[in-house]
Amino acid sequence: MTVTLADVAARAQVSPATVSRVLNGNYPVAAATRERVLRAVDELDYVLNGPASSLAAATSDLVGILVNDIADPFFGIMAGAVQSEIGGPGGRAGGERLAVVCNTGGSPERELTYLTLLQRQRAAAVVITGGAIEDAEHAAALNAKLQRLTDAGTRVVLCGRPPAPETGAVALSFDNRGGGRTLTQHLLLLGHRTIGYIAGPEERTTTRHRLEGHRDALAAAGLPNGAELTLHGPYDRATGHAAAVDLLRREPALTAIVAANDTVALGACAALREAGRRIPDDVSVAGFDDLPFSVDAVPALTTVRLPLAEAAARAGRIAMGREKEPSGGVATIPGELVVRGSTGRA
Amino acid sequence: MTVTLADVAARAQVSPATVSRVLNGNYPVAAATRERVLRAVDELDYVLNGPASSLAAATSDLVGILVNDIADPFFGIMAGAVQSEIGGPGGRAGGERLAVVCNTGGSPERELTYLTLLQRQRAAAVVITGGAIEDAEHAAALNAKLQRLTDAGTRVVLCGRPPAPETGAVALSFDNRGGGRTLTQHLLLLGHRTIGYIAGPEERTTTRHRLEGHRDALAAAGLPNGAELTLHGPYDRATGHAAAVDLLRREPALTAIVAANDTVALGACAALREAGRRIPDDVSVAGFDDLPFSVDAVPALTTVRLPLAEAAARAGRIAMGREKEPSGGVATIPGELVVRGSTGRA
DNA sequence: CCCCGGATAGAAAGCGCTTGCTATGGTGCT
DNA sequence: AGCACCATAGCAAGCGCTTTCTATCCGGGG
Repeated sequence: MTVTLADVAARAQVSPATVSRVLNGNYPVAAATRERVLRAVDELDYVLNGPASSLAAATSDLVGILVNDIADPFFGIMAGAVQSEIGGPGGRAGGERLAVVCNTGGSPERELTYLTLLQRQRAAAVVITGGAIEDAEHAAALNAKLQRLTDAGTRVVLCGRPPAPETGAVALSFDNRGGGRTLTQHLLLLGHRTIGYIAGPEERTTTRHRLEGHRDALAAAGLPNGAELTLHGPYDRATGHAAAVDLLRREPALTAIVAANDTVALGACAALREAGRRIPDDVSVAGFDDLPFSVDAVPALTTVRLPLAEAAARAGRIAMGREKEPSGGVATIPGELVVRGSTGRA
Repeated sequence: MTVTLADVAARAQVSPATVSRVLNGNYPVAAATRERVLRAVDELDYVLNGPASSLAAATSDLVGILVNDIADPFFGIMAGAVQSEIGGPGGRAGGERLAVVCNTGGSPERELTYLTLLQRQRAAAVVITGGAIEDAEHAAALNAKLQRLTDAGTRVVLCGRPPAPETGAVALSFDNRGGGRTLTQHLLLLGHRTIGYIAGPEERTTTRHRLEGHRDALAAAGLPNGAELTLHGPYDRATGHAAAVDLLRREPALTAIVAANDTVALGACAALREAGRRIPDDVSVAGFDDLPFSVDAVPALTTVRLPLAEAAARAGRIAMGREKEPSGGVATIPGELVVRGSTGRA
């Protein structure tokens, strides 16, 4: 029915072994023979059987990319960058690899399940993006899984997530804490003293680090940590909108709002506008990440730029073994304060 | 080294066949035996070898999703919706499937290469999103490939792309032409007569259909087709910005701009603002797609909403055989005009 | 009391490919 | 000429799993 290696071999009058070697190109084959084989492949429209090949060779060309939400540009950008580096079609690298983008929805269970699925497929490498969940039990299970993956020869790179010590996984972390601190310092410098903070989902490292940075800055200025002006929620526009409304109710005198990320900040801006507050004249707003649409917001959003594409590309190269891993297997990538129109003097 | 089925069998004191049956659950196994097997699986931390399994069973649980640009929310939303339906971890369906999101970058070659890769993996199904390229040669090659995939039992669903007749692929198309017509009609109704049009990349069905809709509306109103006020470019903000600048130079008196999609529209808005034109007082702007950020733009964007998530979810269900395909294998999904603040009277 | 059939479990034959080892010619040296 | 050696090509043994066919054990009906 379907064409197999043996069919090609028969047609080219060589042994299956030779066909395999032509296709894999890792063994000397006379030019004339190669020619003949390739012609046969073409004539028969032969397509290699991936599973059979992976089974025999005990490796596969699948690379997993775990993201929290593929519909969120934050992850989309990273996924795209990883993929462009792993040498899929059109990538700059050699062999053709298939990127498997897995949407965990931020759920720890799915994260684990996907890793098992990738382990099952004997994935060549795995890149995990996004912050980790701060739950000891899950962390232990995850680390055990990472350990098993690296033991089995799968390269694991964490991108935008804290290191997982002793697991053999390389980590490229964003300096969320430093970014958060810088951002709030900027606001303090503008004279703001009553600052609302819309944090991300609880129990996530990213959320905690950004919030800690915020409080570091507050503390350094001798201000209270503003816990009563801190709200939590998912990284979406609705959260920003609802939280801003709430914040305004709790503290009508606030002059600035820091959001967990740009999407949330935009939601907050909408709520402020609806409440009749001008930005930044009445209330300053700041985001985080510098997603592509942030520069086009009105007013343009002050934020902390994270080099998502660069970091993810680097993660991809490390996963492919095309770039040496950072010393200690861990690197911290700084964010950069980008001041635009959404923040002004208090 | 690694644990195999045979190891589990030995430990559970049964044959490998029995273990396989317990794991696949498609053959009666006594409860006590199953128990014993599952315990052994657990104790040994056994993970099925995917390639071996796929080889023996001649099927795999991979599902391919082809997108033009994973960093673009338009595709991210569709990819996420498909994935949630194919029954990956957390999905509502049964067996665990791995979604493979492939980034073609809009390149025909990569599209073909990815399809070959998926064919190689014996993918269970493939969902292809985004418009097609209008090149006879490529179309022929693509159709041949689709044909081969469906012949091999891979279900193929096109989502947001015109049908590929005779290939066995199901198509869920967006009514881009109708949407484009409605949008321009709206502008005409507001009294606009000089309308700039920033179209998508040339040679793509989506671009052509939206543009045709625009011209349909113009023609119906007895107006010239405005070819000299039509510019082409990729679906990104830079295109919108540059094109708007250009349009303003060519025709300072224009009162409206229709953009190929919302991202482009936002870029155009930025350019207009920089040029000192107020929206919509001086110039009205309209987009297409109704991406999540469009409602938060200032002013909020008038656009044509495409039910991306719904359509993609349906495509996913059809790909999984959980929903019957539309009659004739083709369905057209309408867009919906959403009037917001960015358009007003001329 | 024996035979038949349902319910389980096992044996074994692949699935299509890779790769270590072996076989076979030529080549270049001595 | 004779021999050692490369360069190629083929053989054949798996890789770990699925699945068909067969074997076994039981209980019940004749």
